[in-house]
Amino acid sequence: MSSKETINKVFKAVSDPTRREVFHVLMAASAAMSIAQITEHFEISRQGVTKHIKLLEEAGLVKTFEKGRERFCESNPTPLNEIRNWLLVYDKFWDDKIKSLDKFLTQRPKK
Amino acid sequence: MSSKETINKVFKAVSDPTRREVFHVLMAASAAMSIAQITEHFEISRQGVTKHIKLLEEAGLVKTFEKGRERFCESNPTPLNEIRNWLLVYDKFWDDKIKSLDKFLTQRPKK
DNA sequence: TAAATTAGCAACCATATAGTTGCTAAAATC
DNA sequence: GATTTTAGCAACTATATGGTTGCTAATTTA
Repeated sequence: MSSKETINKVFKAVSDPTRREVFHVLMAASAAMSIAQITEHFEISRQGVTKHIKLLEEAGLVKTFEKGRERFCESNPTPLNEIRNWLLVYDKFWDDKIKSLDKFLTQRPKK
Repeated sequence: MSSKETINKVFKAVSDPTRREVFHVLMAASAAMSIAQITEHFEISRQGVTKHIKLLEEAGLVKTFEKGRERFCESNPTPLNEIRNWLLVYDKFWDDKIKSLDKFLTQRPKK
């Protein structure tokens, strides 16, 4: 599940400002929203929104279901953990550097 | 400093897998690396690497300095905080949903 | 001083991206 | 049953992206 492809898709999904805003609108919404409802929040066309939804969906950040002629979209923040984990690696690097500095300082002969 | 432009650049810098790897190599390095040294780690041309460095630099994730005919690159993880802060917003959303669920459950008349 | 190394600049290429418009199909409403 | 609404599909456009090659300039090294 958490493959190299997945993380690429999540980063890609989130790299576009409009797409981040679409995601935000869905996160802030109290219920699932149709494509038309989402489009109301933006200046771009419905087709434009649909394309963004598709990319977000591929990253797993949005789930959709059909109901009659409408398609409803819900946000799913779980894949953001891919990004969190990616960041963690660099926290670790940071810690290691602090530690090795600390080691260096404490093991230095006193005076 | 922490403008809308900045966060766009950081997300963009980090959205490409090769660029994430360049950043990673620099983070893992114990000293600053020249363009040629970085290129050794990749299958792409020096010019390709230079382009990636430029984007990383614009995002502030890489700092460079010249020394003779060489240019040295160092990673700077600080702008990653832009991403951390962006993620925090959705932790908050998450918390709020848990809280309102909790509120709903505890305020429900007992039996 | 001549040769080799390091890197910048510019032009180019193929593909991806963000967006559009036009048309069609299926539900919902009148 | 006719009309409106909602959305998908396809084609198109402009620009950005990731990559290349060729050439030039500057610094090192021999």
